[in-house]
Amino acid sequence: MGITERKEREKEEMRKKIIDVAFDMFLEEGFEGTSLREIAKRIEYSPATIYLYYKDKEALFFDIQKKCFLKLISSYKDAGVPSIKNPFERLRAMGHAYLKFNMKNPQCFNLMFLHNSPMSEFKKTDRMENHGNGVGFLKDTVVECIEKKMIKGDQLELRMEIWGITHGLCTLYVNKSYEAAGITKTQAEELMKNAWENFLARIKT
Amino acid sequence: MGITERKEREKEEMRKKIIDVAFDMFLEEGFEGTSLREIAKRIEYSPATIYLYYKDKEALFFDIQKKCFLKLISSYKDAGVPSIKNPFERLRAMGHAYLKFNMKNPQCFNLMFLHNSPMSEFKKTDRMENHGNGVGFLKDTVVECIEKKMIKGDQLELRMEIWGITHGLCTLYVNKSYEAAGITKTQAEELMKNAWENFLARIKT
DNA sequence: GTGATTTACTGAACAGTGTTCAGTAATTTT
DNA sequence: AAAATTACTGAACACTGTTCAGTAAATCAC
Repeated sequence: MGITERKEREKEEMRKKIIDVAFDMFLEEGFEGTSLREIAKRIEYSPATIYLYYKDKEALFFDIQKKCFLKLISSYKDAGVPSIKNPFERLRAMGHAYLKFNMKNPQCFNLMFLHNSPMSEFKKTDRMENHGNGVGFLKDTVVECIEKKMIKGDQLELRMEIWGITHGLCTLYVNKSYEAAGITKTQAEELMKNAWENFLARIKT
Repeated sequence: MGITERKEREKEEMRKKIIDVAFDMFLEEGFEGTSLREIAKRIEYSPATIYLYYKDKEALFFDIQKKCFLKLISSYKDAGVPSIKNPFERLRAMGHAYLKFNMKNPQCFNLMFLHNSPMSEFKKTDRMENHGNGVGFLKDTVVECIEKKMIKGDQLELRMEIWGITHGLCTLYVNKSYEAAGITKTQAEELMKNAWENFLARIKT
């Protein structure tokens, strides 16, 4: 029977309607600044209706976070990162793509990383799921670089450094910490790219 | 007349009472998780009373943030950083002190950096005030290192890298991102120290 | 010492939040 | 046509930050 099919489709459409509005709002106003009542108003449904599709605000937010991660991943693909055969060049491209994406979408960065709720132990496994892919891909690339003797050092330490510096640069940028150093936005963007290049040049064998 | 003196003292005591309780709560529960009503209950005053001492929640939070920064600065002093004459050794010590402090006080880290409210443009200048000292001190140290040819590269780019990697490592640690890489807490702590040492060894001339 | 004034504080209210649940109206099944 | 399921909502609960009129105490002026 096509009825259950249609119902399923309608349910999915409703989910999409909620997500679309919620995505804009979370991005614009952050987690705490976004109210379910306002989301409900914009999709022209009662607030209670959202609870028929999402357990609570956190569950909805998780789907938005997921969307951000997908955007990030797709930006890697757009930059042609996965198809780069040379692992060192792939690493370079990964770093630049990461910097570029977060400079272009600072709000996404905030949603993905700057919201750690105090509770919900179970959520961690979910968040790891979101992180997981990127982590594995970086690991593989670094390991391949070491195997081909393109960089040298401990695999874990290098990953920590690479992740640390790229993520750290993004954090500084998104927090506008460069302002405290009397640096303009455009300068900061150029600096970030150079910083990553310098770092690469130094770890290269 | 000693009355105004005493009044001033009492006012200061009240402020301290509020801050002490608020500090614990903000640290434990974060900004959004902390309610002024609960703070009021703990100091045994009405919620409205807090507004006689602080304009709003943000203003109170700012003082708490300040306290965190002071703790951080004092940890630098405890580590004897300012008295290290060799600028490269000072840089090394600064990095380790920064890592150590944030590993020991992850909640402080969250309060200091992971809370940027969407509004309050004016607050930025205040936050810069909080940041200011650390920024200048790092700059001086890096410049001195370059002058004495202990490290080489562009001053701004190096500062960005240094700040980026140390801050980035802390961010990863505090967010427990290492869990996504299947690494334990103790391992991560060791890794962070090593990562910083490796970085230093590479920028050294 | 007494009355006026300033100070310190509070109870109650306002507008907002996330969340729950009984109840309703429409749709689908029997 | 009646019964059962589904989709949805209005109203309520318990919270939040914040404001403000009102009160009681401390201080000041005489």
